[in-house]
Amino acid sequence: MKEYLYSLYKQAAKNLSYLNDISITFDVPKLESHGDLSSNAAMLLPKMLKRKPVEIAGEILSALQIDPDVIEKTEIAGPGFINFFFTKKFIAKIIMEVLSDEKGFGKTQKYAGKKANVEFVSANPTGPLTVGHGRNAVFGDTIANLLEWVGYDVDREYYFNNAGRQMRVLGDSVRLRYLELLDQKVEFPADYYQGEYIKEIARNLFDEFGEKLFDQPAEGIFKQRAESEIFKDIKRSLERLSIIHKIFYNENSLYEENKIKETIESFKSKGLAYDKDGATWLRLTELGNEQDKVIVKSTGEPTYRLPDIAYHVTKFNRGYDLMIDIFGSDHNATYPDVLAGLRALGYDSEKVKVLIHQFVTIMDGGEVVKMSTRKANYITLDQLVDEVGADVVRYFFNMRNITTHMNFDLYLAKKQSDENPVFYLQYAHARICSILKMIEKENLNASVENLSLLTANEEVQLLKKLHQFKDEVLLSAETFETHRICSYLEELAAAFHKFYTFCRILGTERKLAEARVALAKATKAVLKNGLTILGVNAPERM
RNA sequence: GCGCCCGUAGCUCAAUUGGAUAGAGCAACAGCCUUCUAAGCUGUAGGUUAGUGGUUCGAUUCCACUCGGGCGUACCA
Repeated sequence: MKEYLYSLYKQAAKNLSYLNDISITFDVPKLESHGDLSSNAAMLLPKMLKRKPVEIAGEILSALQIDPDVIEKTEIAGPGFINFFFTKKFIAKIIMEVLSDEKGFGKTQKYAGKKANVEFVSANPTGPLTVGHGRNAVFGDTIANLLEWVGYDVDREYYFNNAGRQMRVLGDSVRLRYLELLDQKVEFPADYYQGEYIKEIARNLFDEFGEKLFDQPAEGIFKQRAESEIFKDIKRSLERLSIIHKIFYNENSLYEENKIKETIESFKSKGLAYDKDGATWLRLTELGNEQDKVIVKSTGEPTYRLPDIAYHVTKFNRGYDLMIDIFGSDHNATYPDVLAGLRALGYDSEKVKVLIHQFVTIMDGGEVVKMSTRKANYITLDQLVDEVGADVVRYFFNMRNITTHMNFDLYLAKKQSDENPVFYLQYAHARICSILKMIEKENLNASVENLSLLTANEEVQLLKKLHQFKDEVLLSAETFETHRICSYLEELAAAFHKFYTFCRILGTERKLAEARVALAKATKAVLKNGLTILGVNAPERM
């Protein structure tokens, strides 16, 4: 529908040059009585043209060469909206478009040829993924899906660091647990990793090596084994949610490939780094940030900022047109420094999009569950998937804007799992599958020969929803908002359920019945595509 | 103190990025299956969009301040 209007406006702009001075948009009005699409163009122009909006609207409208087979009615309404009412005949044609390419319907080529990198999860392998990581993981993977749907070639990437203090403590935690198994008296520090999984790793080492490791350092086999076992678990947890990273980028390789040094040298040669109190500082005040920050500590060890900058430089050098970083809100103070650093090195930081999601507050029966990986007080992502299933987890984390401070009540999630909106969508899909099986038995087919018979209100409403899918996908991808897809699918499913309640297939005249089957089939395809973007299954039966 | 995020129906959240009368799902109440999936549909009730100002044709959306909550504010990541 929008494409048609755009072409009309483009044509009209040849005579009305002021149409080129504003960005033309069409919105679906909230009220049906305001038409199928609405343009506010005339209200954007009064100042420039020094004329009344309603008058401008009239001029625009009369310049549009409208095909009465497509648009049956137009009006100028309210303060200057131009409203368009499409013919039912035109609206019904969407079915042909959907059925001609069921799996591809909704995809666009707008960003074809562009490369994107989505970096997400990126938790260091110090323990199992928690529910908090779940939001990051699901959102990141879904953003990657969305970008693919609008044409990007996407790499999913996981950045981690197995070199720092965190990992040393991890290795030593395992070592101490191992020594406990040898009946050694050990003081297990309170700020070490308390989780049961540490004991399991120690137990595995004991089973394999017996007492041979008693004088091994923490940084050797203890750390290595901890890292590899925990990473295995992390990958398995992600796979349960159908999340697979293509690239695991280890911070270590930045040192091995001399990227850290190169980055410092670049800053120094630009006069943006200086030494003070034995440390190296980055002149961030010169780059528009609040204060200078240390990039190399007096111990000679870089702070996270330096490798983060060097890491992003590698992304630029790897040729990405769009780089997405997904962080929890606890990292919100770090990225301005990194972006400023990149700008200083001559990179276009606009290509880096940092998406910050707020924390998930876990509740259990109304009580807040406080979480900490080190204290081993957390609910793991695995536990959550065990409790409610992968589909519910994926849907739940996708259905809310990432800016919301989301509450997740485990008690309610378990209790109300049947009433979760994801089942509403899956049910609609399963219901259609069942219809399609049924019509086979009745010797009916999906037919697009008589789509103009689809004129009942419930049919038209559903058809209009199908029209919106492509726009929703594009908008969701461009705004990096997955929850729009959920809202859209809930509306689509509702429109279908209404249609199916009022419009029967059996016992209806054959031509109409077959047109309705085609409508159901098209709806099924769009539901399936939407769920695919979200990474949620579309079951054939429930 | 300062920075980022948030505050919308009893609860969980939307609102086409500044649009017309703020919408869904739960929860509550009242209805709808002897034929196609009732995990569904129909209806009722529920609001000073935290508050006060401002910007303009028009504000839940933008700006300022106030109140309340989350996360940060390191030579931790």
